[in-house]
Amino acid sequence: MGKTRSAPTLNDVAKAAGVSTATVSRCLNSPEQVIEATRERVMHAVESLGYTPNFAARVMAAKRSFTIGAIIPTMDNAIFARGLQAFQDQLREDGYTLLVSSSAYDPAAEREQIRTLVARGADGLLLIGHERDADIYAYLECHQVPSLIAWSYDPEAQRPSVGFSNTSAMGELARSVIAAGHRRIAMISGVTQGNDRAKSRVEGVRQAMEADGLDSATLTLIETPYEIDMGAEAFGRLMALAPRPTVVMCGNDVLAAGALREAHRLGIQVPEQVSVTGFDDIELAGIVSPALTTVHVPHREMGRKAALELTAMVEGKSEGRSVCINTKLVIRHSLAEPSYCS
Amino acid sequence: MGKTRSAPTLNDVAKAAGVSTATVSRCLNSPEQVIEATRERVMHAVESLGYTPNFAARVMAAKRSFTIGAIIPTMDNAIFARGLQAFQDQLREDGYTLLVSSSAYDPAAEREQIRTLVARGADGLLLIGHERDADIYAYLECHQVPSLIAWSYDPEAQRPSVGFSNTSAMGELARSVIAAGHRRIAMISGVTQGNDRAKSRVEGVRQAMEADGLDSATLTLIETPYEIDMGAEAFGRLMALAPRPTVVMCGNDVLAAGALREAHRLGIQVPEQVSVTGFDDIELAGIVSPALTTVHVPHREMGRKAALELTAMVEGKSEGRSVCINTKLVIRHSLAEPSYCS
DNA sequence: ACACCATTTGTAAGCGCTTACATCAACAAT
DNA sequence: ATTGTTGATGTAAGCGCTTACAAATGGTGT
Repeated sequence: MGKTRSAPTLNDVAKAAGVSTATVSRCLNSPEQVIEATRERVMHAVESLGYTPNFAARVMAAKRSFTIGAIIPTMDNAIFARGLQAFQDQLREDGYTLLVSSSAYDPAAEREQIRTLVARGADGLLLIGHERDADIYAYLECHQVPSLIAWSYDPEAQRPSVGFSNTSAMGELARSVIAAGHRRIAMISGVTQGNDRAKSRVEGVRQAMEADGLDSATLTLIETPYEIDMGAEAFGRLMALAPRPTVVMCGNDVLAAGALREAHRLGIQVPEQVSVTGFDDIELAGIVSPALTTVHVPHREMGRKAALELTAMVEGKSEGRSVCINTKLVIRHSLAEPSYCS
Repeated sequence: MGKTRSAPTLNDVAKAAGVSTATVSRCLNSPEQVIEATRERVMHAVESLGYTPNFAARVMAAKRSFTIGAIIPTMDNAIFARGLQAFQDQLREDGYTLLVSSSAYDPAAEREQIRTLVARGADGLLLIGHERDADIYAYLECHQVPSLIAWSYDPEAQRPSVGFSNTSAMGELARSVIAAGHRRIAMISGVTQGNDRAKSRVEGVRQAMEADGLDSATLTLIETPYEIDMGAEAFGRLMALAPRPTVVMCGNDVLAAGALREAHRLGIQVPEQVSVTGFDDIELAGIVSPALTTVHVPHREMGRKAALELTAMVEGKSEGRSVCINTKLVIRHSLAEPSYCS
């Protein structure tokens, strides 16, 4: 007491228990190799000293960290929150820890984070979307770190991915929109530069239009970052157009929430005067009024399956299988038949 | 090519550049100590080999990780997102990396995470709220890891904190509510068990009532986890009461959003029939309709200041000062005078 | 020409842990 | 008794890096 003692090490525990460091290490990592009496003595010493293994030393010696890294584009809104939570829950169940960082949709930052995570000894990496420089994949290969792509599914890609087809999910929604009678279609997309998911969603709308005999060139498209304010601003611009689009399809629920807010501010009735759709079906979608017609993405399922697959890869039990998750249309109140009286 | 080469080490770089490992290390950590010609040669080797320092080895040798850990109660909703983002941004500016984990409001999980983060060599820790077992603080002391408390400010506490007074912030809102004429007040609080912030917010309402001559025992209080669905459910129960409260003060915006959703579902007009208030002023508060009257917490400012203070502590430049952040009432549309016709 | 200093670089000792291998004890089979 | 076998434990060599200290180098001032 009074004396500042520094943290106990394996050595201290070994001395306290009267055994070698190897035995203590074994007690902690493969207890079945140590006879009960010894183990008890060691564990007691661990307890009474309040010993916590030094992670860096452990990683260095074992070359395993039981850590998985994930790099998501943003933590700012809820798009990734739920899926990531499920991912983490499943990882924990399998004895892994998750390290998260966000790249702010910046490829250079993502590259930096990947290096950081690898340097920190991540056993595997979860990445969002397929699109990134080839040398990053080479780097991961060189460091022998398995990686899995989520939030996107592409059977053509050589990289394993757990996700859904953004094209067909958005396509399905677009077909409903068209079936409701809409012809003047506008879309507020996320920034497609370096974002294959955003690209695919636009593509989904275009394909649906063509399939129904509409000229996809008539699609009014605005690209903007995935932020509420940006969605509101873009919606305002669309409403200034003449003739106005009868429906505004948004790249995700966040943009749609912004659109709805602006509609409210402008006194434009949704869906009476203009319909609005979202994507993701995050909690927000059910809260705004009118509640959003959107595409439900089973984020928890995706997160869980991604964790399962990635740990399998890390443990050499899988070469990397791709898993396709099914999305589902959620019809709420923000989409209705168009009124061409405007 | 074809041959699987493993990741290059300091040694490889040293050989490639024809210098010792010490010189390479110095190039990376204190370049000014190395003469330009040598440095260039080394850097070139680093580049061409694609070398990334091994973090575990570095931490072990230097006993510094330039990593800050943060344990937040949840990532599930946006309560902590913005503040944490600001925290991270400021840390990055000062050359630190942030490691985040969430405890799901579970003290045992939090304790576990603290140990994990310390074992990983975190140079400092950000914790939410004051309330936790004393031995945790002892553990941190023993490992010489400075910690800072955020989202709460208590000048009495011996621990440094960066935050605001939950009691007076909520008290101010409650005074407005009372000034608007409300007498039948209900509150949907977060779970107060182990959560000093939730406790203080309830306390704030009670104090305001007493100060205005109301009996704080007449406060109808429901405690429930901070989730939208829980807020909705609690609101439903309150509306079944006779007489109905004329205002429902919620522990945060998430609960309030749930309350609003349920009001909508039940066909109860807000604020005509019942007023609702929130806390935090997250983005959600401006999106729901009616927009929430709430308490604005300057999350970004709090995050930034917390980062500044914590790094100062880590670098021995501060003993740990507490910083008080000012909150501000945001009057929107969900609060109005009561109508006692119900 | 010399000692003296500052600057640049090299040498090597750890940091705390895991694990291959060596050792040892106890017991069974011969 | 001897040998072999098995299981528990100890020994010690790293893992890749930083850094105290030593050594070498190249001026200065005298």
